[in-house]
Amino acid sequence: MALDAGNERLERGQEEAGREDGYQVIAERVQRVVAEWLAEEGWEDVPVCRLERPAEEAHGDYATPVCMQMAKAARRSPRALAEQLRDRLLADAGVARAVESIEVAGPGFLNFTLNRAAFAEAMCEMLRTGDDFGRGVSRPHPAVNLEFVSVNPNGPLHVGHGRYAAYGDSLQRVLRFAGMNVATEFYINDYGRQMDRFGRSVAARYAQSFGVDLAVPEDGYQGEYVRAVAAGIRAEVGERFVEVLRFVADGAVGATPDEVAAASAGGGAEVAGSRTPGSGRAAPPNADSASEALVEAPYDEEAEEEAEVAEGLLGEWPDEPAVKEAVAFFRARGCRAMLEGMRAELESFGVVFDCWFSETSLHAGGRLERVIERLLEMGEAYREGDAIWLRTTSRGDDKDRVLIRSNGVPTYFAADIAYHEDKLERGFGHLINIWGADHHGYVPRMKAAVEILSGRAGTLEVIIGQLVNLLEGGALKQMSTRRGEMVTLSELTEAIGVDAARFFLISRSQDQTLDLDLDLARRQSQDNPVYYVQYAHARIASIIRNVPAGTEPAVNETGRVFVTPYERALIKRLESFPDMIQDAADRRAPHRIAGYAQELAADFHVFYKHCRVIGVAPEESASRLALCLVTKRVIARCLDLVGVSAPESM
RNA sequence: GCGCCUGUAGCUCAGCUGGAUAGAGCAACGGACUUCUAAUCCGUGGGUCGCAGGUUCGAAUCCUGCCAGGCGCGCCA
Repeated sequence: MALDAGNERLERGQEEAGREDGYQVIAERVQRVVAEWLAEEGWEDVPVCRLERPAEEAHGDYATPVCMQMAKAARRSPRALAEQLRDRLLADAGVARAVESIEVAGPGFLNFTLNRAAFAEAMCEMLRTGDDFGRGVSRPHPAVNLEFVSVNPNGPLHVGHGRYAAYGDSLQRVLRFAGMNVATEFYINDYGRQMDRFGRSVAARYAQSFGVDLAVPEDGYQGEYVRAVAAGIRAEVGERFVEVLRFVADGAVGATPDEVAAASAGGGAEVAGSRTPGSGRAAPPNADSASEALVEAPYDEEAEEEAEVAEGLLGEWPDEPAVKEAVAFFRARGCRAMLEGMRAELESFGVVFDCWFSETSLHAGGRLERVIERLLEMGEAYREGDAIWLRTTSRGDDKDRVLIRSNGVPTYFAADIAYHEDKLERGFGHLINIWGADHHGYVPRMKAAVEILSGRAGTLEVIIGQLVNLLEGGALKQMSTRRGEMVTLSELTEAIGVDAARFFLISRSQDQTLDLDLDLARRQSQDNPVYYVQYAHARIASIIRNVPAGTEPAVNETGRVFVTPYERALIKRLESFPDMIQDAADRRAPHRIAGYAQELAADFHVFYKHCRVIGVAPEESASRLALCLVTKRVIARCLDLVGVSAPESM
């Protein structure tokens, strides 16, 4: 995990959610009995007793290693302690009622085997809870803002962005299901030199479509998609900007050799300065405030058109008011077009943001000046030379960071501070940002800034996701938005489908770099484990369709049900679902849900092979139908949490 | 040089806030469809968990050092 050390964890959402299933009851009873015993004997330094679910079936349904941990304090052998603890536990009515046997095993483990009634009871409970099974209980906690994807709107989304979209969206779903109040946010990096270059690139393509010989700037965006953007604008405004751009084209032709050389040297050096492929900066979400506003108007177009960056807007183009106006226009329209494309693409990918927040709006609204003024008044920012700095070293950063450059232009960092101040003022008490690994050097200063703004450490949590490598024929290929070299998210989803793509992207820990070979993915898409899980769901749906009228899911706790190991294995897996959810939420690890879903599907397929639901004794049929029903709900829930559909038939 | 992430089966990866004989999928090989969907199931082979120390009753997991790969260390974004 790449969660920051020292990050303040949100309170566990559901520890005492009042669960009545076997695990919870036994775990609590065992803990109590052990605690009493320890107090009686005066043994100290014994860790809290944990009840585990052994991987090995021979080790029972639950197990605890606590006797080995007690051995030192007790100065007795673990097995002797285990014998004694077993007797104490069997004397406890709550434990005795649910347990078939308790055995001392191995070096001193205590293994619990549940009786039939306990399984039936667990099943009843899960059936009764319905669709809410596994849902965490909401308890007081700060509103959480989850920011992810957050890219420059100057190119299509590529698979790297897709990975962050899949991860962030799934995390959001998991956190909500675990009981937290979460809002998602997309920070639009629509300000700065990259966007200026993009604006000129769109303008050039527009001019070219009229036969004007105006090249896309060397430091601009060469991708074919820019032509489409330009065509869209042409359809809207016709010839309105042709003359201005023809003027630019003629001017460029007339440039002196020195000017051309200087321009291309500058352009070449900036390649590394553009946002690295695969990077994603995430922004925090918003509780229940209106979030559609920015979807309607992703940013203030007027402000955007007026936002002239002193340097860079025009590049080597002539500095004339009409040219400036044109570039600002193309930048704004191009940005809007890209954003609309992204929003649509993300939506078809199953990712919908609560809020789209424009960086430009921070500059236009005076928000940035205000926060810097505030920081100066607080004494956290200071002037040195012609620049203004933030004292981030007071909160763990390596060096202080510039907010306003000597030339008066604010840094990206300054805008980000204003943005995070805005999130805090909107009422979010906990901010989670998902960033690409190429931004991890930015973490300390941002955490320092948020600590200064919020007055406490731990308000900002940054999750670093590793990058996606693009492979072609086994060889690594560098992605570049500027050069238009990438595998786009839509290429991936067209090749293998949304479900397979999301499952593929979410199945790996975000801590792991991901190699993607599109040809390989296409060839192997039929092997995608997502179909294995979905097939289990469809099979259950089929059973339910075929059940004769009159058969209802029911569990007779005293009856002869769940006698096969296949049923028991399935029940145990289902019973562990709430703990798995809590774990996935706590550790920000939605990939665990994909893994769990596969295990659950496997348990079901085995059950299916050995246990008939239809055509057996009524009581057995009813109990197995109940088992199917709960399994179906949990599979559907898992699939939903990773953003994948749960088909009724395949 | 410093910091973060990673190194587990032929391949892709789980497991990492310490537990029992290290798992899954794919690939290879051999079986199972007159029964609720064979996109399934059953079986076989496959490992110095990068290396070396340390802590512990117990280490893939924690600590230290080393090796290898990725990313980062701007008055860039």
